[in-house]
Amino acid sequence: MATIRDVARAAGVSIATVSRVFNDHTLVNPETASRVLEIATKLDYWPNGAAQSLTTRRTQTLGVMLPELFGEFYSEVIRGIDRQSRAHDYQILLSSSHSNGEEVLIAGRAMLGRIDGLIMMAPDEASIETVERVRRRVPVVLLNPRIEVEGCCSVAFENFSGARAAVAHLIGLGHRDIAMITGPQGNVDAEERLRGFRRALADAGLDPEAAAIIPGDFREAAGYEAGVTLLARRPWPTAVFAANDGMAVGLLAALAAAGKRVPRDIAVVGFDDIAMAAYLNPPLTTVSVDACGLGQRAVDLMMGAIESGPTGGSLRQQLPAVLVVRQSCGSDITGTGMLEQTAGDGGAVRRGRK
Amino acid sequence: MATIRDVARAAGVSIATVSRVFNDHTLVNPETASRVLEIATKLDYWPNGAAQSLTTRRTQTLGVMLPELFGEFYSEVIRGIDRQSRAHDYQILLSSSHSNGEEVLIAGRAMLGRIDGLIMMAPDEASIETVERVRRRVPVVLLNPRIEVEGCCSVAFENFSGARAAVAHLIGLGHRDIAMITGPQGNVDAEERLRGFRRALADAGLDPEAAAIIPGDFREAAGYEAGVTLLARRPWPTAVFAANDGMAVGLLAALAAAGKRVPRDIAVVGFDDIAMAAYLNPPLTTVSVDACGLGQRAVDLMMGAIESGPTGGSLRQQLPAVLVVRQSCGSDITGTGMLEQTAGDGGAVRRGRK
DNA sequence: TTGTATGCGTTATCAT
DNA sequence: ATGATAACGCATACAA
Repeated sequence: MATIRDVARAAGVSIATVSRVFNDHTLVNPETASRVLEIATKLDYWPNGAAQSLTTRRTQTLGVMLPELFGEFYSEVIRGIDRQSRAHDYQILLSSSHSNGEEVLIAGRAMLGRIDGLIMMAPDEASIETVERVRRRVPVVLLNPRIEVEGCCSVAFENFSGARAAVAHLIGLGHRDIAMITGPQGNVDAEERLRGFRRALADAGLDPEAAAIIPGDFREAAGYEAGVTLLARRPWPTAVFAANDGMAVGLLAALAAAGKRVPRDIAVVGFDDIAMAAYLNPPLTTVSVDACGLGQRAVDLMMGAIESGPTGGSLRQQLPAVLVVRQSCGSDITGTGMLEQTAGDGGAVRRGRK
Repeated sequence: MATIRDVARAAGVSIATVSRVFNDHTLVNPETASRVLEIATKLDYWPNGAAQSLTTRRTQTLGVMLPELFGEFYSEVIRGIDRQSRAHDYQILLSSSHSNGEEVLIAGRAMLGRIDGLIMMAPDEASIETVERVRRRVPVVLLNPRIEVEGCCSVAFENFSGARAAVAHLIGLGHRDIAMITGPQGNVDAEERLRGFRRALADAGLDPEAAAIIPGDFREAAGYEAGVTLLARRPWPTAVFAANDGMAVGLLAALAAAGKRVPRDIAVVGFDDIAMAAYLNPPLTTVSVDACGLGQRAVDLMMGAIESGPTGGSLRQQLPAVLVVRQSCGSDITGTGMLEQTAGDGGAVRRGRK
């Protein structure tokens, strides 16, 4: 491949001039510049990225580490990062699906010297060491971190309050026996949503410990299975809060398969508000978070951190999680007979109205 | 940051020895090695990636260029690439959402010198120039290419036959008036699926030109709108083939909103078989493609190409697209009265059985 | 406006 | 087994 030297020789100039042409640094004689450009095109020359970053100590690349990469949520986060990165002339080095701290460490090391910053999603305890290590060299922005890291910016969704609002909505509708399908063990978002669920119950004077908690993993199948499990119980809950939309879809399927109608027989709320949520049958009431926006915001914070150097502060941003009411929860069930109906159906004790 | 020189000095050895320790090249004296490693750890040293790739001419990185990045399909492709890349100790440099050839060119240039190979999805005419340019330096693997490029491996889904099978299924069920919602203009997959649709019609002696073709863009909203459009016509079709599952979901929603039952009133088929397809209401009959597998296969081809150098041949692989029959198409409508029912409902001329 | 020379951090060749 | 040193391809301070 042609190097800067080849171009310089062919154009009869020094490599410094060629370099200047490609970085339009100092004013180069227009004639010289056009001749160099012409030769460069003919030789199919373009500056070698690795060499550039070695001298400039800039890679124009952002590292991105994700815990997982399935479903629309993560995909949207990447989309946001990708879009905003390009806007700032940065590329992204992606690495995902790390099951443990060891893998994260390896991935982090491989990125050293190749990135100007690292955007890391939902780091767990095992990843903190890697974060600290990387942080000594380049800025790190955390996405939905379990624990904040000194000197790192972070941006997170209001998982807790979003979940709380969703469940409060259910309670406001008259529901008292509400179950939840949780996300994967160890996932911060999942835990925060569970916490919001419990808080909403407690807020209403209900016993969080008495509520049915079905473990899930954010995938459709888990929601389906949870539905089957829930339906096997007596009495079954009048409403279910799924920790994400994917599981809500699975749950909806299980309910439909069992002949249950939503929201008439059982109300369902999800979380994430994926593109399909509004088009489900019934349209899913869920908590909307702007995954794409999260990625964009992370890049913005990163740009700031890169600009300000290692002295940059550590901003903590919170992105809203707002309840979007559609049709999967129906309206006030008090007095509609749903409570009795369900209880009677399950052969259990009739529950009170209030 | 500590460099190889710092470690060498602190350990009282030459930089060559430190390098050997980190590349366990030649046998280094165990004692020396452990001392070097100890010092390196203390100094938090790790080889600089940019410098490494400058000397070795290897970046251990694969470039990935995608036309879009929304929905589960692209996300799954990336997942497959990511997973398989890691298995081969490669990282991925991602770039997506290129609206035109100019952007592709810029993205391609930015990758020069930073990648050992490029995996490019669905390149259009405007991208071919970039492909050719990149190809002179590193191997290129094309995903679902519109036109094959000399010297490039490629792997594609059998879009055409998959679509053909889906529509043939509908025809086998007795449907004669089948509409299609297409993908975005210029998208190869979309065009191939449309071609398969038409072929299936022709195969059955039906007139492809007479079928309703509603333009779409792969997003849910387009499917919904298409549904509204279709329902406004008289007579409306007895079946609809959506070019992807996302639009099928939108269509299903429009149908439900209009009080139409699927498959009783109208049959629906999708394409992609996303994770949610089986959990929709009704479970969606669709054409299954292994997006994740596509990514993995691409990486495998890439590894082969990198091994064999520029002399490597250009393998062309086809991945199956198989029809998965679920419940959105129902069973044979001949004799069930659906044909007459529909025609009568629309106030149109009664169509014949055959 | 242009050229010379140095260094970026590493691997690899050739000695020792 | 280890060391000295030359690339790798480029940007840039300094000189002209």
